[in-house]
Amino acid sequence: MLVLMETQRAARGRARSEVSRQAVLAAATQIIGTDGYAALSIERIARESGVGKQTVYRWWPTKADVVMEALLHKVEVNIPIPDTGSLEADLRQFLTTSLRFGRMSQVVELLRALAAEAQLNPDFAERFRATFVDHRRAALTTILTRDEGRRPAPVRTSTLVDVVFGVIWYRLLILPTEFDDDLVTELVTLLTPTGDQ
Amino acid sequence: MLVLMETQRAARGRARSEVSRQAVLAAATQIIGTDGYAALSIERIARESGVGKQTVYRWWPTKADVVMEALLHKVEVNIPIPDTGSLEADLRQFLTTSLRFGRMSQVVELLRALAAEAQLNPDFAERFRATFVDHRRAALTTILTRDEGRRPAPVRTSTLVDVVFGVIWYRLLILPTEFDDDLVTELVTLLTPTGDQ
DNA sequence: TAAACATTACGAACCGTCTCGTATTGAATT
DNA sequence: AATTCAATACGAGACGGTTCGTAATGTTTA
Repeated sequence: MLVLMETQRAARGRARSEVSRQAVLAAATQIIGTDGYAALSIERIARESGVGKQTVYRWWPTKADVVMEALLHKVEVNIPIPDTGSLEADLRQFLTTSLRFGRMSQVVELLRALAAEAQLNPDFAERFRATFVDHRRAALTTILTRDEGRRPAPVRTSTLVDVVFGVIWYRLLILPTEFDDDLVTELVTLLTPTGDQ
Repeated sequence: MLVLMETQRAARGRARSEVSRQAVLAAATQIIGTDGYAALSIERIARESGVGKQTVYRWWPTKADVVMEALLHKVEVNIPIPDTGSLEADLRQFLTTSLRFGRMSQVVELLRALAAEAQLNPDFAERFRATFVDHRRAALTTILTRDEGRRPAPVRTSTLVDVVFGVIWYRLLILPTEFDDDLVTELVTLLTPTGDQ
């Protein structure tokens, strides 16, 4: 559900319209999908969702928050945390799933949009980190530290996490190249202690 | 110099004002430094540099191109390509210099601005890659392939480049953490063939 | 009856283009 | 050598258009 809290609230007056909420998220996703994030505006979200402009402003601080809420729903569906017993296998599966997610063209646009907005708006950057980035880091950290004793750790776990998400974000935001499946193997090679040491 | 070409041209008419060019770059840098990239507009660059609006539009396609020109000057000064004869030493020096550069607060703001604009404006993204990103990749690739025979390459050189710049950009754009010097050692450890294999 | 709703209007900021008169440059003409 | 001319850059600022975020209005619903 993601939203809500204020369990206390009196709930007097008219309740929030779930229909409007869904309509806003759908409209935003569709606008970005067809015309890109640059074409997204709250005016247009309101127009194309059939919702009042003030309603959007009432529930979301910025248009990027609308996008983030739309994206989070997709994340929750698509990326589980594997636990096969083998570090290599878990890592391979997590990376495969993540890269597949990062290949979905609708998703790429949303991720780019959020990263861009985070550069321009420090308040949103804070929410973005707390809500999205840390969630992803925690998942990978869980995998990497599961049998911690085994890895002699010349490299901090947090740095390994930086490497993985670094490559992913770099290729989403800076380079125009798509992910290929060899990348999974290469990353596992780099992250995994190679036998002897 | 960066500009010029058209060596052929008659050069009739008034010459471009170097004073105005410098004033524009300085004003842009200063606005971003104090109020952030979100506050940057061509109107304001013109106003605060004491330059006509049309003059800015004449020489730069977008405000991001102004920022990129300002940044490139800093890069050329600060990051040489080392050649000590040792892969490890070259790598260590390159990373140290690059991270030091990426710690300069003025620089961080400019890099963030360029990355953000590249997400929003595909035309600029093209110029950004061709002018800045590829330049940096080429430098690191030179180092990594200098004694190519020695590395058996279970991992493509281009992927290693992705890892390095991935971590750097990730920590500039997504995370709020600063670079520490241990990161250099860790990256060298990950990128360098560990003795036996 | 209170709060969310859709609608509409508003001022502020910035965009990109345009025009004005002036300044600077090289080439052509005296 | 002195003058004129054409080309181009310059600062200044007006222009119509767009989007922003907020506010005011009456309507609908729990």
